[in-house]
Amino acid sequence: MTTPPRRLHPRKTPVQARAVETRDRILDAAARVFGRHGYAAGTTNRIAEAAGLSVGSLYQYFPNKDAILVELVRRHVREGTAAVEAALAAAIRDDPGDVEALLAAVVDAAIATHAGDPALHQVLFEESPRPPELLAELHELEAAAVDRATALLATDPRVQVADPALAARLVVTTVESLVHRTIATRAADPVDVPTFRRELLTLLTRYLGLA
Amino acid sequence: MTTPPRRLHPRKTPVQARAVETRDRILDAAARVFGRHGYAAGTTNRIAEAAGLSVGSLYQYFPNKDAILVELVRRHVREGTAAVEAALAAAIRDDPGDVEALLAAVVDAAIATHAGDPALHQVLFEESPRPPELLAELHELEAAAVDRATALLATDPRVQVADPALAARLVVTTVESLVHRTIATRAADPVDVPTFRRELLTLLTRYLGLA
Amino acid sequence: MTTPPRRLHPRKTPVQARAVETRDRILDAAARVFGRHGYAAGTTNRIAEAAGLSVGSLYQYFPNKDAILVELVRRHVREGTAAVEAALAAAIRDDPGDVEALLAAVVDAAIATHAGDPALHQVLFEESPRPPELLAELHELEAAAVDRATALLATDPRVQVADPALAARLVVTTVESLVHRTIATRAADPVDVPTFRRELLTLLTRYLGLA
Amino acid sequence: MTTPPRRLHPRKTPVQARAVETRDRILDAAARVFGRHGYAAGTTNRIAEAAGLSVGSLYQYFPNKDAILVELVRRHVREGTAAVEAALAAAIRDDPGDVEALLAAVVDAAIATHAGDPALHQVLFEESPRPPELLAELHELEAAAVDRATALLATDPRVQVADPALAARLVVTTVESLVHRTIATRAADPVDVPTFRRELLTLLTRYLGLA
DNA sequence: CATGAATGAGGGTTCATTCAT
DNA sequence: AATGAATGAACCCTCATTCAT
Repeated sequence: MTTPPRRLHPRKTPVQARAVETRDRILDAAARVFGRHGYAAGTTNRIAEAAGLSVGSLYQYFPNKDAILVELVRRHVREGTAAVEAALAAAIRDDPGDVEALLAAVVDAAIATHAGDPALHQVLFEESPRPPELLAELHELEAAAVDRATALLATDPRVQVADPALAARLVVTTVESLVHRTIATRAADPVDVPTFRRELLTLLTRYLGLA
Repeated sequence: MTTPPRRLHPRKTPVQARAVETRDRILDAAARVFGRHGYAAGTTNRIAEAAGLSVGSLYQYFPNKDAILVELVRRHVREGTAAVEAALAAAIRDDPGDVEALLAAVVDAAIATHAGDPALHQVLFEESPRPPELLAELHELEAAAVDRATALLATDPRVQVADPALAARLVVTTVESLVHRTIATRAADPVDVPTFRRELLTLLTRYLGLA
Repeated sequence: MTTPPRRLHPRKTPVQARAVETRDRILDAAARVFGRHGYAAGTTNRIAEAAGLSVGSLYQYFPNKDAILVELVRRHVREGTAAVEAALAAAIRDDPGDVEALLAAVVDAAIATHAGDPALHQVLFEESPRPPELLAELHELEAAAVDRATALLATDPRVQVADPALAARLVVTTVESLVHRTIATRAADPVDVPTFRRELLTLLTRYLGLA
Repeated sequence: MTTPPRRLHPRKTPVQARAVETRDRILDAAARVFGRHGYAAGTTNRIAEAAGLSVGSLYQYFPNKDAILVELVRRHVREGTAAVEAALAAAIRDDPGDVEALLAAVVDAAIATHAGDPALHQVLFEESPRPPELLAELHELEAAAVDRATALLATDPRVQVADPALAARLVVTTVESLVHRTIATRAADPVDVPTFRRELLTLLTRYLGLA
């Protein structure tokens, strides 16, 4: 067993139910505080207060401020991935060959994930410092998503693209980017979400030669 | 007690040539410093030093740190817009009816703008705090771009979309988002730019019913 | 408002064997931790962990961190004194009138005491705060040592000093200081211990008119 | 010109008279604060206050707390060395061959140096963390002192020691240790300084075979 | 008695901003 | 105008100590 690279990992692997709960309370508080104040102004004292703890306690669960952020990102991504996977599984169960339905499921899951707390999303994925370690993780996750998409596109013979892996990559990136941009970024003149959803699906299906 | 109204406008509208020059020197320095160190670590002292003057002098040109950032964003956007406009003008001069060529011109201009200083771009548009005032400006600019695109799409009868304004919006957003994402964000496994360019154009033309 | 009288005495006079054992375990742990990390970085939590118990338990045996240090110093000094006394007793048994042999015995005991854990010694007698109470104790012990030395020097008619008590004091101080300095302090160019020992004895015997 | 190893060096090499003065004010304040409160409790805020500055200013002259200490040690040692050198020079001018006089001069200078601020001395040379860099410097200075002493001892044919270099080392160490111990350490039953001085010289001269 | 989570005062340090020169 | 020393609020984090379980 090797020592974890320290520094960005939770200080204690919570085994007791109480500890797990406290950790989550801290993360929830951090989500609120970061969402409201941004990363820089989201001070550890504020987070502790929001969590109903003292700073000292907070630092018993996380070695430093960045570690909280990293864990928040991880949790967020884990939940997002799970949501997409679940939606995908359901769609495949309904009709395995219907790529349009799969796309719709993925887009809906992505929208749902972003809609939860747009401000937090913004902080987590744009404003905050992302240590290389975390970036690597995120890139790996994205690569996995692209692989998954490549495989799924291959199941529908109607899909007409020169390079399926490249197309998959563009699809994943487009969904992520546009949904993020549209939902997370507070626009002055926000689009109607259902309209945006429909148009994004149109874009994707036309790109893939499905329409 | 209300927060004092933050001044984000340059302290002096420079009329003398030397003042303009100094202002630009500060902005250039800020671009370098922010690009290299990020927003938080890009201290005003460092910027002043990089600009070859004292902090005191810097504060004679900008009321606070954020104002420098805002001005930098404005300058960047202005230059980007100009580049796109120029590219567009050239393409129209070549063949006014060729929407594919227009799209290509716009995409190329966008890529060029982002490629200039990816790190700075990242800082400017992701990491840094953007005051509402600036956000409003950016949204306005984007709205103008969408209007422009709507008009251009209307010139080509082949374009087949249900709602031209909506399609224009998606096109603008897609180009911006994907180019930013692909060029500015340092990915682990970066795509080849020409390949990306070609595929993005494929996506756009298919979406618009041009292919 | 006066400072509350710090308690430096152990919280419980241990009567039960197990308690004594625990106390010693704590002191051993503290010796290791202080020796390795220094006083400031030798936290009570670290000591407790090294002793294999909880901080809470540690505080049942010692009222505060300083009390641990004080007890450690006491123990150390007690052991050192005992070692010197034993060496002295043995030397006297061999040849009661041989002051050179007595000096050698004392020097050897001093060296042995310091050599045990130089780092700890350093922490105990240099780096750490010594409350006045403890200082008084140490001074008393030193006074006793000087008295003892005075008596011993009187047994040898060859000893030629103007003021025996003063000479005794200088001898005690010299042995302590030089041995500490030479052994405990990690010098860049450390002397060979046997060589140092021989030279120190030369210094002492010449000073006392024995050589 | 290589970049200095940072971290322990003064932040700005003071060129302006005002800056030099401020630096010295900080060092004087630090001497007072460390002498009174010890190293750990000698906070940078307290030092700044004692110097009549803000913490921020203090940090414009020293990169961190340790650097202040290091500079204080350097200053102290520099002054001590200078005092010894001056005393030595005067004694040599008087009578170059009189080793007793040289020893007396050195001992007097050492006593004077320590007597200045015993508490500070204690903090500087015992309680405080000494970074390796500083230790190396101190060791080098000591080596130089030993060399100097070796040379001086060689000038008097009456000096009878087996190994002059070793004897020189012991002489230097003894003077330093005993003077430090006797003057800097607040003893319960302090020796009379002139008496101590006389006896220390007796010890040294007898050791060297001069008496 | 033991535990270890919780506390929170306090420490070192940074940096946007001001203002005397 | 320009300078850069000075400011001080605010930040992140530690650790001796307590107390509910």
